[in-house]
Amino acid sequence: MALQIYNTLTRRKEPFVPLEAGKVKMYVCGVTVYDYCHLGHGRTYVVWDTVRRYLLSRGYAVMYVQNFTDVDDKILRRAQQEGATMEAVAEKYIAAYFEDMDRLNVLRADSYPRATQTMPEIAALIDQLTSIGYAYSAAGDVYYSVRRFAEYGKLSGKHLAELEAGASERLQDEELARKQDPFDFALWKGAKPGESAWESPWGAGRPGWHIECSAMVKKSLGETIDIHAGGEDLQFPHHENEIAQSEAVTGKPLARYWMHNAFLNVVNQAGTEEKMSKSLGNFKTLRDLFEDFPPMALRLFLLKTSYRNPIAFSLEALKGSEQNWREMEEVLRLAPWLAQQGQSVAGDILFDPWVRRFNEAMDDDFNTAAALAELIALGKQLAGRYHAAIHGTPLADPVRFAREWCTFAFLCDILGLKAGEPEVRPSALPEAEIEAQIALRRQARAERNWMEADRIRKQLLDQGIVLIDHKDKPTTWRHADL
RNA sequence: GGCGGCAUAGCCAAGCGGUAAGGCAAGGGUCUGCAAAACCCUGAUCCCCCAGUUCGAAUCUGGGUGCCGCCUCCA
Repeated sequence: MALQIYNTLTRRKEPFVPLEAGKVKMYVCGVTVYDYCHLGHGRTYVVWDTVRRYLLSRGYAVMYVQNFTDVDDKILRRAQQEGATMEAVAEKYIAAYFEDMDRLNVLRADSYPRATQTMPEIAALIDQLTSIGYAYSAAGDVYYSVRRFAEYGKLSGKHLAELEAGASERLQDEELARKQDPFDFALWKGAKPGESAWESPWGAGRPGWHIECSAMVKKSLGETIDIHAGGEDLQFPHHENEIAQSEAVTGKPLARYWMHNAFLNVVNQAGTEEKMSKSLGNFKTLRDLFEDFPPMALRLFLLKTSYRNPIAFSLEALKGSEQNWREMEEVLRLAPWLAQQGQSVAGDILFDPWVRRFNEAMDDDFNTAAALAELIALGKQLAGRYHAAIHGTPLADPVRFAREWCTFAFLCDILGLKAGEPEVRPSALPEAEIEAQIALRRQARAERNWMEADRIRKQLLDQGIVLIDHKDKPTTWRHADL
């Protein structure tokens, strides 16, 4: 079975066929940089990063572009609050974005276009839309004439006639007076006094939100791309408007596959779920979470649910993922031990059955939850055999173990799960010293001096050395963080 | 009001017509001087409710109920 992708446009899973064989052009709507990212943002970018990684693993050359919206009302407001320029605010949160996403092991995009760096292309697009009659200017603003685009609503399944009722409630906007139709949206907003502004044929101002993506996609990837992705909230109006803008000009589909990830929800005090968002004030920033959880435990948590299902955030669930991750990381860190056993840690991987089952799960619209079940099972098996080995039962088939380990590491990498450096490598005691302490403790135990024996054990533990007693052989030890 | 989605054990979650994966937590056990670690065992007679289709449904249809998202900035 080949890769199937759920396409929002058709509301079906479809076989994935890229425009050009072997190549994938992928565009993901990025963040508006006015604040730190929370776990919900983390979910989005971990999901699309994983999609990208999987496509890469299947041999596609993936061009991955993700924008930063660095011109926006919220950034403007934040700049005023902080007494900074809009540019400074944007720079600050772009840097923070990279820090956070690096820790989640999200690969860097091939390019990160920004609105401020795409002004000529944005202006050109608006100009084209105006000249073909899909846009009109009004008092310094430029609006898109939604009713001109016959297919408007095809992505979100919304119909203008039905939207009208809701729109009537927010009519008291001066902007509305300038619109020929309440559903028209701004392509260009005339600047108010004191705002950052760019010159344009329509006067000083800044682009509307939707137009930047149309311009960036076209500039960086072309008129039709393979995958256009983002959070499900962007489906309407953002992506709908992108389609209207781009397709009106090119007459070609903007994207072949539209993909949207579901939200991360939080259980509120009333006991019901609501999305994690800044406006609701119920968010956990990634950097706060990193204080309490390994980043990879968060990544694992985010991938344990398939991307189109909502995640209910809870500490309990997160701790469960942390447990899973601890074991997986222990296994991933086995490379030195394997080398010590004389086994290759860069050897062949086993395609059957692990990779096959993993791929089957991922081929089904990137079902990371099912894929992870395989991976966790494999990890558990390896951990079990490793534990038996260090407890005295030698590996039955070291070569096979090594190959399965390589398989495990390979699959973890596809999901972007990476073992960190052991955090606390306590002042490594010389082995001779450890052995001496063990000998002292053995003596104490022989004398049934349990207090002394326990004291020595505790003392070694404080230095990061864990003792493992055995029934019929001498006590062994290992590093606590392994 | 319109559109879309979800409802599976204490928690998370897969399942897409053939008789309930997996994980976390919990309980019991083995081992131990005691620990730690590890290992073993135990779990839904049932998948929100009610009808229906079918030899057979958690999976399909219809009707309920509950919850979520979008329709306004939002990942």
